[in-house]
Amino acid sequence: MRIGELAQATGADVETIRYYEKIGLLPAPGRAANGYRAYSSEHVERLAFVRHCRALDMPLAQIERLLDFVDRPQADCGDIDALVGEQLERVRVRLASLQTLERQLATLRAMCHGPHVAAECGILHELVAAAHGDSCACHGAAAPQADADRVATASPVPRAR
Amino acid sequence: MRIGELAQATGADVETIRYYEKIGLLPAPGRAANGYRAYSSEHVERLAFVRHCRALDMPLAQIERLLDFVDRPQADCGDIDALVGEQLERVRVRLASLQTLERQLATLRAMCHGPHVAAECGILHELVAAAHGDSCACHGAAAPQADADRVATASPVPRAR
DNA sequence: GAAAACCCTGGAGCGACTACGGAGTCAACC
DNA sequence: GGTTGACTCCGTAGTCGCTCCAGGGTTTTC
Repeated sequence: MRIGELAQATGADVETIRYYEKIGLLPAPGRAANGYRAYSSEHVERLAFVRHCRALDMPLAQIERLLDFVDRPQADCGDIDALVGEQLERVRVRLASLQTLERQLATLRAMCHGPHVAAECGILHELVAAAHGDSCACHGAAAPQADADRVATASPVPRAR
Repeated sequence: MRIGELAQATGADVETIRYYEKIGLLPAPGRAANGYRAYSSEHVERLAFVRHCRALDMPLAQIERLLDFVDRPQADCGDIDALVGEQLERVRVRLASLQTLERQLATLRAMCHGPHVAAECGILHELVAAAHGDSCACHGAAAPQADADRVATASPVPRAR
């Protein structure tokens, strides 16, 4: 099985497969006489596992840890539960901040009515007002303590090193 | 005003400010005799504007376009509305996929009960089942057409070039 | 006068790819 | 036999938005 076929079988990109190999997430396959990579069904399984976990938005480092459990079935499973729990927690935190964000943007968007010049645009006024330190409708009205649960992933205000 | 003061005034990191200058998002300030950057209140405003937009999770490229409007107040404002609309759309798409994800992870997590060996772990079984192409409880039960609205940002299955 | 805190530059690193250049390989068609 | 096109190889660089570092100079504080 060549790399293109593996890609088709798993839905992964050819370049992604080579990348996974490079970082050690997938074992290096054998090679055909012409130097092409030759994959077996085990590779299909392993890659499918990785892609499924990625579809659950797990970082590669976490997937690597899960693969360890697949390889050592007699290990204690406590960590698996914790791993998924961590991932769930991350998703929930991100979810909450995105919900806040959505309200803020919706509020902002409602401030522009019909065609006019930038100087009279409610959105722009709002954004500039924030720059002046005035309380802004988008962060103020929609999310009273927006500063408390600031956008996590974008982490625009990482505060303290 | 030195860079540290600007950082404190806006909540941005010193390194982030230098980075913004490097990529041209902030104009290069004047310099004191000792070579230190010297900022004015205009810089504070502009940076505060940028940080506020970043708190709304806008990409820097979009913020740059918004800054253009701030600089040319007589331009037509239609694009501002569109810009914020785009951003809102992105957030909503991401929100939907995260909600799906949360259900999937919660389902997955519910499959591990108490301490046992990895070989008997429901979570691991589920994940491996997916690798075998079997319909999985996490993607199957929680999100009937999980394949249709696959995780957007992680974009694990970019399909077709 | 010494230590701490600040500032400078340039460059590397993060995660998870994605894209590119330049080359070799292979099957099909004319 | 020549040519096209699809596939593969490798290594490197670019993406985004920072973040961190080394190795130096400057200012402030004790």
